[in-house]
Amino acid sequence: MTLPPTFFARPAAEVAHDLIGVTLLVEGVGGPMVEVEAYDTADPASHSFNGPTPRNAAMFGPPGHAYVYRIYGIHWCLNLVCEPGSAVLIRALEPLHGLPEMQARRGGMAERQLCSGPGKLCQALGVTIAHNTMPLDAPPFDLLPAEQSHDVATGPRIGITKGVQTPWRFVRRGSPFLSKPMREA
DNA sequence: AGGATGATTGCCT
DNA sequence: GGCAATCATCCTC
Repeated sequence: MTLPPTFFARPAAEVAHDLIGVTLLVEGVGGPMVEVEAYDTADPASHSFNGPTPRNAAMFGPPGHAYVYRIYGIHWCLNLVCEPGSAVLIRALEPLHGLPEMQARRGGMAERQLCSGPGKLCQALGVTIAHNTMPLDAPPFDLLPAEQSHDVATGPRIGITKGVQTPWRFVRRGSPFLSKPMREA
């Protein structure tokens, strides 16, 4: 049981909201997502804003595939591609499956800090550029629908300098596994 | 509790 | 040549 490509063939902000609580697994390692952000072509903060390049080509490929890029020369970031030119950045999840493996990859870091950030999450799940453009409905990926509905809070995205006003950060309200607490109005 | 800093790759001006 | 959807560490209050 895994989410079909049709789930992703929608605007990124819509998909992002619905991804909270969905379990993301890579080789069986991962857990329910608690923090994501949406990006699209009309958004100056998005890699796709200036059209396709070799790096962001996956964002213009079919929905339901992975877009992985290197950030600050060091970390990997994992996105799930939605409508052409749009994607959802996975920023944090609750580490539930394959805990020992995640801790080994993260240097024995405490549980709350295993996947509380896009770079940390990729390290814990073993995601690299090798996963770029791979389909999400086939191994090593697996996406399991949320079992309950969750209380979703929205707010401004993190780490960007343009498009700051667009409130496209979605989090599970009150989760202790976020990269940063949500600033509620 | 909060601010500064280095690591280091790919893309754009 | 400069900056970016970051993180861990090392400061100073």
